Amino acid sequence: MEDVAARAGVSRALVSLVFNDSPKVSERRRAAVLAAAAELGYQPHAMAKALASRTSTVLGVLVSDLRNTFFADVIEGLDGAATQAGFELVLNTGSRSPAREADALRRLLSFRPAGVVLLSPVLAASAIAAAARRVPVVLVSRGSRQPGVDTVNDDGVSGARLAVEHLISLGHRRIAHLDGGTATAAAARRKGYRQAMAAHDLPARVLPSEHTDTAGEKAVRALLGTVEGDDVPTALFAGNDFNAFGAISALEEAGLRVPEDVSVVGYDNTSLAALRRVSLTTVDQPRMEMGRLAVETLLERVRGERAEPVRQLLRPTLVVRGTTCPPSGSD
Amino acid sequence: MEDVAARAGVSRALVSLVFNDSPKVSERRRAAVLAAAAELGYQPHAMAKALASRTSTVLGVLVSDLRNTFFADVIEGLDGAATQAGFELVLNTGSRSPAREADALRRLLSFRPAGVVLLSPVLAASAIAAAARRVPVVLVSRGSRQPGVDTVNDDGVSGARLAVEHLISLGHRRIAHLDGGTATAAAARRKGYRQAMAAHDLPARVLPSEHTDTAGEKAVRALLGTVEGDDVPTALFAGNDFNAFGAISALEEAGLRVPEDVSVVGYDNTSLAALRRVSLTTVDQPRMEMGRLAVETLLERVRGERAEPVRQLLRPTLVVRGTTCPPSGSD
DNA sequence: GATCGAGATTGGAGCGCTCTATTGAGTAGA
DNA sequence: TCTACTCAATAGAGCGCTCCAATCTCGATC
Repeated sequence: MEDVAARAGVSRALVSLVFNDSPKVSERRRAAVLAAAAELGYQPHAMAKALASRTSTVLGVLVSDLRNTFFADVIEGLDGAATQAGFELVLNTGSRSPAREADALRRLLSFRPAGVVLLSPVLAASAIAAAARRVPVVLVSRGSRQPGVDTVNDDGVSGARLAVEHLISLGHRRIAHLDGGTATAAAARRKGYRQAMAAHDLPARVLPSEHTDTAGEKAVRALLGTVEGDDVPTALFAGNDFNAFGAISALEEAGLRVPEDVSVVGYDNTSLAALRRVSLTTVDQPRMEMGRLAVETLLERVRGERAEPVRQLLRPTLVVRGTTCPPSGSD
Repeated sequence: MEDVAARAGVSRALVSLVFNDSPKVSERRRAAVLAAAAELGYQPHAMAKALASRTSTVLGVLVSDLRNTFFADVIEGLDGAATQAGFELVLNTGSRSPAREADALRRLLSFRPAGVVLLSPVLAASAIAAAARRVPVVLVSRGSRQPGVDTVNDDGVSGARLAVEHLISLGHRRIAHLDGGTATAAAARRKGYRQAMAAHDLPARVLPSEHTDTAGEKAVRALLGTVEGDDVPTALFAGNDFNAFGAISALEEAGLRVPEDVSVVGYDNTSLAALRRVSLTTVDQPRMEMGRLAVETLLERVRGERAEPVRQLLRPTLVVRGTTCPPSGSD
């Protein structure tokens, strides 16, 4: 910087002004500085700048599991929004261990980020609160009633309702839900299913299962083993796509056609669902949008535009593909 | 830091030594400093440290497409190795545009990282060379003959050979390859297929296709439409898992059973392949290992242990599942 | 031509830390 | 008791930048 200033025949301070697009720099000097910088290959030092200006262009991101496509998509959204706002992402993984997450968070904070995004952390609530006292924090895919913490979540209740309403509008009446058990997202989806069924005076039927294909198979086999003809549901709302895929396998194995005999809806819109052969009707979470919104929510707080916590609940959308149709016998 | 020093009754320099685990600090002082730091909630400032020590604990990561699970897995590996070595990841995405990637790289470099990892960038070679002049660079999933640049790649040739040798050892003779066309990884896989077939004096048969399920379906339909009975391959080596999945669909549609009539091998070991219903035999790239190795390779250069470029080629492994068996009619 | 004021420019302190050289306190040997 | 060392601790400069207050420049005004 010193050298650039010397070469352009100006002071260091002026170089700083030029690189920060200050309006109070004459065109002549600006050109001279830019030229000198180009010749010398000068590039400002982000860390020195952060230190001197006491501001940070860093956003910390703590992700519990990157290998999950869900988070990868969210981070893509984070990155886009951060880049646009002039921020960089510092990324750390906690490998699903509270202790490692706490350590990762500590290291993140040592960079004095402008804010921190926590993606579905398993971290103790107290640790989150402690972080929130030092820096703005936004939580994705995990609730919180902490005062200094904003949250961004998929509205699983309305997503499930979307799926069930779709089935009902097709004419289905006997619709069962393959439950996700203890999975984080399962409770909301179950609730949405129950709400939708109740709203139409239909009996809810929740079959215990899990968010895997084998569990889906097993649950359907168990179902078919216990019910007879007219009591078999004409539609299934699965806890997620993997579960739906297992369920479809078991149905076909039992000689039932999908969707002619039984319609199936999944949740998550994984790459699996898009496969031509599978062509699964499913609920899509706006993952990148969640990332984008997380950054925007965070920056509002960073810029001091808001102090009260905000709870963002994003509307998922239904992707209708080939595993749903009206029940046989209807119209 | 000033405050901590005062509270512990020592100098600032001593606090610095304590936080850097210097051996030349008496136990008494160390304890005093640590206690004072805990009381005051002091945490060292990573950026100030970097600035003063002229060293960096940052590794820049430029990823072309995070949404691709492949990269997410690699990054997981990067993160693990980086954390272990005491480095943090600064992440940027280029969204497959050379211009945006160049900009992202520039921003990455403004943090004066100790090194940079480029994941399958579409960046111009000259831009990579320019970066390599300023900082150690390692390239993942893209070759380079630049002197200052190390590379880490999956050995697609031996991966393909692994798949084909497996089929041959099962007794297959008529093995066709569903080609990946212009996809980056396709050439190596095609080459490996050809090598393995030639090594056993078997005629190679490359069917043009692409790395998608629909392309796999189409290619198999085309194949079945042109060949008669005895000329139908008993095994297919698909360019990747999606392609294999499409191929399987088309085979079953034509009344051929997998694997009894036709064995199928994929490539990539996606989550799809592990589904119980699919249970695809496929080739697994050591993705996390690639990330880990990328960091280690980078750090060798960072520490100045090596100056000559290194070309890491990782051996993929075969995951045998349910889509391969001996051809009917054999033994 | 002197004065004023607005805009352009600059000096210098300081962000939180490290690092070199130096001082201080013991300790052992003569 | 004195010198020679060693190990522990410190002072102070400086990393690359920003930002405040101070200064300079120059056209407009009287």
